Amino acid sequence: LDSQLWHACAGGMVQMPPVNSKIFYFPQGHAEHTLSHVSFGTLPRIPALILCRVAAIKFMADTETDEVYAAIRLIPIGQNEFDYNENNGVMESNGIESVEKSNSFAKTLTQSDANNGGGFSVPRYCAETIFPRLDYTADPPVQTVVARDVHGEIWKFRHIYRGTPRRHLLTTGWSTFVNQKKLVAGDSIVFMRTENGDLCVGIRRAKRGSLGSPETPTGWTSASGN
Amino acid sequence: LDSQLWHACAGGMVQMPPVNSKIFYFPQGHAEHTLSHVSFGTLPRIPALILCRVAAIKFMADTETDEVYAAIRLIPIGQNEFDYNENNGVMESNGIESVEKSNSFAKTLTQSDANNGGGFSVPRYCAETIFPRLDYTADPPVQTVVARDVHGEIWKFRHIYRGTPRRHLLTTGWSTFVNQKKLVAGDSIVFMRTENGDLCVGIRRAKRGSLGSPETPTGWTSASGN
DNA sequence: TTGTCGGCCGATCGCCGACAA
DNA sequence: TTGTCGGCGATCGGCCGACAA
Repeated sequence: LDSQLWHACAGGMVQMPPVNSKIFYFPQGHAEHTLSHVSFGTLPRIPALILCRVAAIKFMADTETDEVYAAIRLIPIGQNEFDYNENNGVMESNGIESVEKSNSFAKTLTQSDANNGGGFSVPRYCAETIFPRLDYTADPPVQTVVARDVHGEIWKFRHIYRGTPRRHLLTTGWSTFVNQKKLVAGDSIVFMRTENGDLCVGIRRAKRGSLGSPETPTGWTSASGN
Repeated sequence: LDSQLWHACAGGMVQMPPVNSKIFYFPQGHAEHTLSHVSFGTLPRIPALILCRVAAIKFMADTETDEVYAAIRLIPIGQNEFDYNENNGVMESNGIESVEKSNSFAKTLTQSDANNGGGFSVPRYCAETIFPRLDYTADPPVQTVVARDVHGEIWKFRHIYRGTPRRHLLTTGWSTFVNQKKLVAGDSIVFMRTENGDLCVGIRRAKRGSLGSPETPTGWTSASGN
């Protein structure tokens, strides 16, 4: 999976450390992010944070939901003691590789976008900076937009500029996409154009109800939440 | 799963030994019926047939395909030697519990039945002996037939007697059933009425292409096939 | 600029009897 | 008796501009 598209789908809040950088691994935090219950109760005492080296990162996308995630291989270093004050190469936030300034745009689907009643309202900025240039001399201006998703699958959308006042819309092809991807209002869609001009499409699902509900206890005495 | 409905779906060719009866278990035959390759090569020599007692039988149906199967618990008896001539209680074919004479009917779906174009032609025998009695004084005679499938799920069909010449048909509700169960022409449908008058519906899928194709070798030197 | 609505047109679904095997 | 077909009416999907936030 292309790292640019991965970052576009993950969003700007998600930053990944470079390979070979040093990071702290938080076993408790990791456990809390799994929805299943993980108990450390019977295991020998585990340190709250473990200094590691990032050995490899694989950018992945769930086969069914298209949701992106990363497989990060960590190798523990420095057996247990080290000086917190001395900066011995541990990642600082300002050291994190900034998200590449790629040409991408995300929109949260409105009720009208997700309704099977038809199409998708394309924000002007997205249509003008991400989509292929439209021939406005035609009446109406219309083209077929082709985009590749995280699996490499091709999707085609009819892109038209019409209505009074004029606005950009995706019509034919859109409802098929919504149904196949099982999108609902509140989910987001991401359009991105790569350096060589190809268009990509990704999705970002809204947090569902079960998440954010009562936390599953981990068996740890935790001061702060996530 | 009700044993009557199970037998109706399995068909008359399938006979099950009673619990506590003695049977021969054929490891090779069992292996050949699994579609995956099973190799006995590295294992110690396994006898071709093993005398067993039937400890329990569970009548099951696949959650997705509705196809019926049985889980049979076998306990080996008589360490290895016994007299083939002396009938020491081993099942004979005439000893197999005969299929209960239940009120069931099976029909293989025609192209017209499976087409999304509409309904299902109910053979007269099925409509008159399995379905609830229809009020022929109405014009047209019509009723709603309610049937329970192997999972206990309820299905409703509009049963009408119409056309020239008159025939029994299932209309409304039928295409939903076909789509949900993913039925195609060649699959069979089974209707059965229980002793207390309830109606049940099961399906029997046609052999798909992959089955019956070149056999998967088992590593045994087998004289006869299945 | 863009979210929602009602109108409307065409495609599909599915119920029907006619016919023939 | 029942499988297949063409007809046709109802429903639904989906494209449209109007309008207002």
